[in-house]
Amino acid sequence: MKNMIDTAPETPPMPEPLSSSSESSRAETRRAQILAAAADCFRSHGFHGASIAQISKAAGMSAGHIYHYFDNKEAIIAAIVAQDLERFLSLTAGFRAARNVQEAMIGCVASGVEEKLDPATAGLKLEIVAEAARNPRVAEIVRDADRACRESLAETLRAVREASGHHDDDATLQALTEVMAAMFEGLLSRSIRNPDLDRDRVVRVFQTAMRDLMNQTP
Amino acid sequence: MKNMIDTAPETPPMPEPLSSSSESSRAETRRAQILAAAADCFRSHGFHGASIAQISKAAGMSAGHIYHYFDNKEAIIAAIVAQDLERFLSLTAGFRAARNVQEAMIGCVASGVEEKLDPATAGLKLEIVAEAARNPRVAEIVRDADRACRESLAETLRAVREASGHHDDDATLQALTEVMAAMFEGLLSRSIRNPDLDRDRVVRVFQTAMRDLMNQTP
DNA sequence: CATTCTAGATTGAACGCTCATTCTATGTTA
DNA sequence: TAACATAGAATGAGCGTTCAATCTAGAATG
Repeated sequence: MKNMIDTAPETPPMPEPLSSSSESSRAETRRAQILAAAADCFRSHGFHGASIAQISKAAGMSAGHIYHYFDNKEAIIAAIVAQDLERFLSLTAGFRAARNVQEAMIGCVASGVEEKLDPATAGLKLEIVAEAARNPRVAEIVRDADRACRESLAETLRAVREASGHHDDDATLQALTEVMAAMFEGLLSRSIRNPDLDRDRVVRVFQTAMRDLMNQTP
Repeated sequence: MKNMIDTAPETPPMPEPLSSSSESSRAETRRAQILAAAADCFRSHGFHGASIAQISKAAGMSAGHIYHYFDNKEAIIAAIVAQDLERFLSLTAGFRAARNVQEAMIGCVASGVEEKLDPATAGLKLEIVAEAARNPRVAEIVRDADRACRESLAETLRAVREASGHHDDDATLQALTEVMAAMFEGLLSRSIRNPDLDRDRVVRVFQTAMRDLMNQTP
């Protein structure tokens, strides 16, 4: 098929941080360059639509050189997914460590909603979950990370619920977790389907809904 | 270079009913075959991962013959998206016509949740929105249909809200609509990330959350 | 200090394959 | 016969991947 979607030019090679790498080795830097470039290409062309040639150009190196750092294209996908979900993991872990848990969560709704509604973020995350829907290896990575996130979030919710006198069993807590996750993940889709939505009002409705959700009596 | 401005309307040139064919014409049947086969292939391999050869094999015809019914691969994508979202449109329209609106909606939560959690459905719908995130033509179709759905759902919600004494402005109603949409669309992602979730409990939490959402005071 | 040595970094061409799409030729039907 | 349905080979581009050849820079050796 012809290239019908006129995309922004791939970012030119940026050969900045080669010398003076006292910290990370050159290999790590290169690897990170590839991952960043690949994330960009996957975002704008999809996993299968992005070619190694595109990625290598965006990363400022030859196509063949990519294979010094990754076994194949799928390994790049897996690394991006792992990286992305690790970030999410540490985020939720920090959440759980907050003192005033419920209000800390409510306070984070605004930034959380904004993040999910960012079209660039949304595009990549949707791409990842769409790939997980059909690629078993990606699915495994995604599910492992999601399990850890859910466990952390469920424990956080238990603290919130017990502070207001509710003592739930695990299954109920997990269902609460699922619905809360669905609400936020749904925003990824909303940002694509309706890019003009009123973010501030959505945040307010979201905050009320979150409060209701955490205080609902089963 | 890439002067593919080709904004051809996606509707086929409406092939005239060939003389006495009271049934659906052979062309329409063939077209439907292609669409069904393509939906299957897209679901399992993604838009870019599915080849015309695969699709034609699944549809029981030669690869070249596909091009008698569709200009190119992207036109197939667009037709599937249009078909899929038209179905959703008529569904919400029926919703709005219900008599006892709020309880009708709550009653439909169970089947709605089940539908979104079906992995095959979820895979295709995620594929569609992921493609919309990067393909402007698909995005336009998706957004047009979504707008109509939102308007219908917002009016339905207005009826619910006014029945319980709330008189909201359009912006508030639209925010409610957005959050409700996000909740359901988020299930698509959840069904991939956690295929083992407890559907029954999720339905119950969902129903309570929906009720709270519709009764929340801004 | 100058030199060889060496191992990793890097390239770019080449390979075999599959892709979307086109074209031509042959049924099929009315 | 005229018009459409269909197949299947042909085309040229682009794909992921491999690989032999070069470059580079520091360590080892003299």
